[in-house]
Amino acid sequence: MAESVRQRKRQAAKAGVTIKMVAKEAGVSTATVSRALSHAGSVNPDLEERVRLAVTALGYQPNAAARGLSIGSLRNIGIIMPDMTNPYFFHVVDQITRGASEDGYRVLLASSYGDPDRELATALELRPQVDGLVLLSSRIEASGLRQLARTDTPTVLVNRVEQGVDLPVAAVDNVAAIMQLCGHLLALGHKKIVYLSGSELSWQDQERWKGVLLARHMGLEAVRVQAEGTIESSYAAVDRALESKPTAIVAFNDLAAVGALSRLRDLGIDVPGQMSVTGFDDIPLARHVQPHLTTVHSPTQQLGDLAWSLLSQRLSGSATTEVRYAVAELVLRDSTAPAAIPSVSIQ
Amino acid sequence: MAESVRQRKRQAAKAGVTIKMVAKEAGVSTATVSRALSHAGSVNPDLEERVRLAVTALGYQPNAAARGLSIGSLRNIGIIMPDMTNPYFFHVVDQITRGASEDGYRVLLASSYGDPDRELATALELRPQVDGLVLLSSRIEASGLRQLARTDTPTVLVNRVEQGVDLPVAAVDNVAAIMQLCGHLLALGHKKIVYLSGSELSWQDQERWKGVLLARHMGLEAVRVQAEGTIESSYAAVDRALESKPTAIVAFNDLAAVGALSRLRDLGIDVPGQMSVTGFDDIPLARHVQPHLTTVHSPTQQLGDLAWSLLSQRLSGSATTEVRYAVAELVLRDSTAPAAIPSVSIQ
DNA sequence: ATGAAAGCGCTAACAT
DNA sequence: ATGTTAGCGCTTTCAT
Repeated sequence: MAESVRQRKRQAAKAGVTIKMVAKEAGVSTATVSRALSHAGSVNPDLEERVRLAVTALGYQPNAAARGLSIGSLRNIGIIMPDMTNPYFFHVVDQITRGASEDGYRVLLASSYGDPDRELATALELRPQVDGLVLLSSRIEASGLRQLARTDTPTVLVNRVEQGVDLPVAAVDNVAAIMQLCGHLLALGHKKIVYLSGSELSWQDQERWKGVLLARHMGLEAVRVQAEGTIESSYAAVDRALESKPTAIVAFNDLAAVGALSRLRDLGIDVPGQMSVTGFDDIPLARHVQPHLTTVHSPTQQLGDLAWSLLSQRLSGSATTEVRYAVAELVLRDSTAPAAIPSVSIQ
Repeated sequence: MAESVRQRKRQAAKAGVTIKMVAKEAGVSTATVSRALSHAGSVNPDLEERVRLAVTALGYQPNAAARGLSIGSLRNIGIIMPDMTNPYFFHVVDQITRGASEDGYRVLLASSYGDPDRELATALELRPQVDGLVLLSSRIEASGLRQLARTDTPTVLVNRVEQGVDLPVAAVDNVAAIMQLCGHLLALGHKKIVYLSGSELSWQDQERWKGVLLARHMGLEAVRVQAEGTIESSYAAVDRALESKPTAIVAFNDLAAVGALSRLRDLGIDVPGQMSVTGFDDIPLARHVQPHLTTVHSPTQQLGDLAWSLLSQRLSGSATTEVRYAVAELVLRDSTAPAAIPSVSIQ
């Protein structure tokens, strides 16, 4: 009994103003209301006005589900990110959202919390309610990506390029950027660095490490120390990094660099006097930490625009699978300097 | 012609596997498929298995729009935030999202870009496709809020309490927190401070300034200097702040404090030796800037949980309009110290 | 230019 | 326990 009452209530609550009521109020057919509202077909100015009046009088708002069912699209896109706490992603999300809403799409946001399987599951789940999907720094394994590529849901990758996966991507050239960074360090006389990594599941981490490895051919000795690309994990990893007595630390991203900076300060190690530190991303904060961070500018805005334009294309039927690169450039600031003669030790 | 072809294509593209096809494949009725899938009503284990098989064989995924139309809900909630670049908001969004997805809701995200009118418009637009709405640090004026309260869309406010508005809210007690902060400063001998503000449209800014004004009664001289609660705007506002020769700067939030710290450093003013600085929010970064920031811990996780539980309640029919406060507490770190004897000047 | 009506794919009575 | 069927609210032919 209480059950049935609640049920009836819910039903009632959601029974809003329908197009039928507007039609009646305006003394026209539902077809005319629909046409008047969507500016499709032509409708007599008089009637159009009457419809407008009825709409405002009744406070009519079209039912999204009904419209979606009828036209075969909810006009939503989904964005999946690995981590909701990194400002970098949000700048990209922000930019994609601007593009999407200009074109009349809403954004469904989900996080995979760094778990590849969960990410794939989320992508699959989201499919029925979105027209398109953008995956930020996806960690889904290649086979999963291929599976997604086979579905009819337009999907674009941001900062992940995978051989043999038929998906458009917007990315930054991590390898080239890191090599530039290493070149800069070499020029300053650094011979031994440690790469303070991000998550091993991250494509960007693999690429950046690849860049470091290539720089080895240029005479740079490099050790990889594992962290997670967060302030805290990097803070904690610094002590391990120091064990190999580097003169510079190349951090996976700016957040990692901030963590490293913080730990080095606590240890009384001067940056850049005794140790150089670099970041990646160039988040707004980078120029305001002390010392101002030498980093790579990864253009979130451009990346977001690229992602949206790629998705737009797909949405309108074109099936390009291009990889578009945004230009990342070195930003030299104060956290790098000539290598200290003897490397420091905390022991 | 090209038009009609495209049209037909679109139609075809979206025509996925329907429940009807599954029913046929499994040799049962659509009702049985529906029941088997939703675990409602009882269905013979054999048939259930056959349905499962058919579903995987065909790769069936229910059409969200059709389901939404039928049950009267798309099971989406909307979150509107003023600014996509402040990590603080995203921690709250993250937490709300966890709660929502546990209960089977997806999250539609939108930004008002700080514009109150746009925010109201967005809220209204979102209504037809969401079951509920949460407004983060809403800047909608009171009348607009009242308008939203009258609609049948459950709505909760985070960090905004407005007299006479019938909406549940989850908030932090800004006034009390700021007064504590001022008490701390007074105890350190500070007599003259400047409040480096956030946007005047922000309720939180008004509250925090209110707190500062109350502290005046405790003998604290305070001047308000306008900024926007961002690193850059606060960086730029510091010079104006110094004109009134304060011994401490109370910044609207941590980002503002970081901007202030950065400018002070550039000016060669030592913090906390010559100038104390405080923030608000306690974002992860706060403990890692130099000097470690004295701030107010505003518990994003608790706030997010509160918001979701408030919305859940509303979603399930209850109509409470409670204001739930999350506890904000002072975090004393290294950016505050006893007042410098003479106030500094940059001239 | 306008209206009548047939779906869109699903759920939930209602029968059986 | 299972099937039949009537909607849900909108768009879009198809007639007129």
